Amino acid sequence: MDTNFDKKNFIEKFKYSCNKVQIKKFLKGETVTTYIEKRNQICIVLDGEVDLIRYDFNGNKTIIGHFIIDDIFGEALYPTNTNNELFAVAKKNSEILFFTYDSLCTKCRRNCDFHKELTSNLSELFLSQIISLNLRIELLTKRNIRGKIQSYFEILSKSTLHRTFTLPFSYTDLADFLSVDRCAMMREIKSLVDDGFIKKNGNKITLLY
Amino acid sequence: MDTNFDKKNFIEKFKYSCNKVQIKKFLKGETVTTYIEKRNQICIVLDGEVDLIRYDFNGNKTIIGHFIIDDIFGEALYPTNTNNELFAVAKKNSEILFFTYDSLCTKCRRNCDFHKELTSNLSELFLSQIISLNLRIELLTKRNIRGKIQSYFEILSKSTLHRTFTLPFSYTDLADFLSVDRCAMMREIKSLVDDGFIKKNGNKITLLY
DNA sequence: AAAAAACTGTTGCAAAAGCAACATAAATGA
DNA sequence: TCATTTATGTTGCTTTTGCAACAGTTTTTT
Repeated sequence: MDTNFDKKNFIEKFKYSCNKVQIKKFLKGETVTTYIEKRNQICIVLDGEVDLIRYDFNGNKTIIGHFIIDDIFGEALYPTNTNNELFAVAKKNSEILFFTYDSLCTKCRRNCDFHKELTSNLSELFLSQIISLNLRIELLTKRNIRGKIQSYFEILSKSTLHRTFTLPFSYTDLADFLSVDRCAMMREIKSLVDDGFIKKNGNKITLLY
Repeated sequence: MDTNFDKKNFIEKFKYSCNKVQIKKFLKGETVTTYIEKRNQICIVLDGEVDLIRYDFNGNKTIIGHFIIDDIFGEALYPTNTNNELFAVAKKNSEILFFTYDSLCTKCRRNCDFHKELTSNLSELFLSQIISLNLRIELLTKRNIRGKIQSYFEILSKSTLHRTFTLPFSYTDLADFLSVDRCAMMREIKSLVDDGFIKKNGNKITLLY
């Protein structure tokens, strides 16, 4: 995170102080929520991992979002004019906090102190979500697979401060994240190795340039 | 916008009440700001249009963001670990409001009323930015050009409530927005016309299904 | 009003990417 | 522990895409 806001601490406080908030647990594979009703729902991952999955009219499945602890997602953050069916599915056993944006705003206008703090902290959560969305767009706008992979690896290298790092995704999930065919991606990674740009050992990558 | 927050009104108020804020005018083609220093800057478009342009190490230019009136952009919203040079360039004569996220937060803790309101409204601005970023990701994650175009046209149709609509972009800019080669996109649009999916008249499109 | 710049439309060709179909390895769970 | 599922790695083939190179329009600028 760029800011020095204590997200964890805020969520802890939020979790126990607010009656507009629900916390539920989900087993791996269970559907956390769908984006088809219009409930203005916002969700925060307290524990576990959640994938946001799109099924288009052909039945093709794409993972369009992947959320880990402290990430924020939900219908309220999503455009309403798309006609896909979106499902948020627990990728691991997870604990999710739910509230609605509406309830948040009405409360605030009644001058409740806690909600004032919440709103201001919410903007921090939103900001960190914007940054991660911009990161993804940065990668998705690269015109070829090699560009996407290289940019992603460079970002990992910069953020870990090492030329060698472990991928936080499986290769299957990475392909989804970059929105490319997994086989084509593997082929391209192999060619990066062959061309001497990187070294690969399982899910450990070393940049050689 | 999904929420009923009056963005325009808020920005008007903000613009004249706050000494931490700067407003500058730019002529078409001028550089509004760069994303290379780390100033935690946030910008709001009061008037005009701004493109966010990436020059990668090969000198290739990509428009990775396009901002119109009331849109919010700036370094503070962008990941720090990428190593591109980003330039925000006025696409038309523009009026831009600048402030830093830091100044905003410190002010708030000093209990300035205006800044309290600002912070809470800022989350609305952030939210609407998240929604538009998610929209773009929705399009970028489609695996081929046809899918991107069709989804985009469907969204336009839904949001205008008409089967016929005028593109808000030039075709050149649309190709940039979808991050595909312009010629390949034109070819694909032509094939959508030939296959009877759409009708095209200049920058007016009609969905036929 | 003429010149320059930007946008549209088109095509052939080469390169890249997706798809299908595997074999193998690793992880999960009954 | 054994079976089942999930992930990795690979390859041939086909389709899609990007690139280059145009000509013709429209818009902007001088």
